[in-house]
Amino acid sequence: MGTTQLDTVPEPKYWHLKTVLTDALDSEFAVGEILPNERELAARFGVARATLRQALEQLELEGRLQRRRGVGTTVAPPRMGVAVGERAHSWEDADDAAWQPVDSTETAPPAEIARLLEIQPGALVHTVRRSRVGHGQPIAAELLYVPPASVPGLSALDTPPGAARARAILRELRHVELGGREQSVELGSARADQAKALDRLPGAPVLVVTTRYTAAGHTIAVAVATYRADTCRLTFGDGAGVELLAG
Amino acid sequence: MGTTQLDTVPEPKYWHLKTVLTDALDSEFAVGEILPNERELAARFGVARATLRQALEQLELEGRLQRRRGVGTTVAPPRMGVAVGERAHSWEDADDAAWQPVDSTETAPPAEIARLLEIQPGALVHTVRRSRVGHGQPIAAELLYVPPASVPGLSALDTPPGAARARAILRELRHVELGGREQSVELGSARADQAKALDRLPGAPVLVVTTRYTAAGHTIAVAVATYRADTCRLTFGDGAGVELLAG
DNA sequence: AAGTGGTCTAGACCACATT
DNA sequence: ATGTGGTCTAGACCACTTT
Repeated sequence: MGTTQLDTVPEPKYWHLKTVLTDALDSEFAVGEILPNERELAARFGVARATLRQALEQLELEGRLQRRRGVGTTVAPPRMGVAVGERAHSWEDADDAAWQPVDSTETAPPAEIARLLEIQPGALVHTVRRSRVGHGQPIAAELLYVPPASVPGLSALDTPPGAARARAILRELRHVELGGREQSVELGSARADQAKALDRLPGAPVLVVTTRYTAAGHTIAVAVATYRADTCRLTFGDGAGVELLAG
Repeated sequence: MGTTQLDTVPEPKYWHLKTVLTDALDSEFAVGEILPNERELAARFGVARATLRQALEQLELEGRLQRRRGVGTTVAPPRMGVAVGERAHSWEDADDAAWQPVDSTETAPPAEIARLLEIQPGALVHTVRRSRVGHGQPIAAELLYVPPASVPGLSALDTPPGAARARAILRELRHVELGGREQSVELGSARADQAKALDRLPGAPVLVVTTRYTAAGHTIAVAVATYRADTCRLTFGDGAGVELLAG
């Protein structure tokens, strides 16, 4: 008696812990500040380290914390708004610094992509790798699949695979008149190569944006972009006043 | 000697486990099939249950598995495509069965929402709760915030709070001419109430879609919809041929 | 060398659904 | 009553960054 007896439906410890930490982050910590290490936090709250970590994991998933091995846990800034539903997402703004071409190869795309491209499974396509940066941080890694038929002006032999070829392909694509675009967003986890590009550990949560570009009723390219889910909020605008949600 | 010595960069066990399980799911299991329980799987792979669970967690995050307490782990069907960027997402299709009005109250919205609505913090707005169902499963829970000024035709006293009021508000909104819409998508975790509506445990990963509806340059409503991240792929279409990505 | 977060173990008990 | 996944513990060791 005398103890609070409200746990008729006992809340998991890590869940309660998360609430407490959220409040603390709102009131007592500034962005960028370093939290006490996990062992000390666990001791302070009287729980096992694994339990404390379960709470931290959720907070990182929600973009409130950033954890780096060997360094520590810091308070994350609010997520940045990233436009993905605009022409700006396309290759038409190759001049601005949002997307950085990395390299280009000729490969057979995954079966799922081949289906979207309406080509034979196993057929070769240009595969352009691009990376996107924001606030000095890597934001997204993209693979752009372009069937040779979509860039007839490109003479593959002119430029060797690599960044130069990537730029050439994007340049050619700018000559194609876009008909439409459809996109989808789903949750995924970063593969090893993506994780490295995004400066995260493998398995980190990512938002996978698949874009299908069409012209004259045909699919001319498919892009699969993986955005860091912890730091990004994807914005889709009508074109009028995107500032508010873009934060 | 004689053992495979390729772990110069030793892959974490749970990561390797995930790969093995993914392959097994692709080749040896059918959708809906029940996996062996966690204790047996852990024993079979020679790892602790916690390690096995780390792999299962990731697979569930990727939508490959579905775990239900007291029941077991089953192979999940491919994610369903859910249209969110269409007029179909709005109240203009109140006739079809996608969205189900639940109830309606008059509350002060969170500060963030008040900012988007361009109203005073603490001011009361109509708050309509809707739920969305697909394939016989709960898909999303939405809170729609509507300032009284946006529905001048509504006499609040006519209908008591509840489902009837919710329908009345949606009906009134259909009279407003929409100017534009902007949306954002980010990763979140389900609060207790949302989790219940989505038939998941608290903390389950969700895709939070925030929509700001405007008319004549002003914000007339803001919707915050939380979609089950494990079962849904959100689709944004141009209006032409959404079938492919919508899967 | 020291300190951090990441991985892993071998248990225990609890909440929930089914039988 | 049984069996399932969910929570929690108290350790240990590893990978990485910084000093």
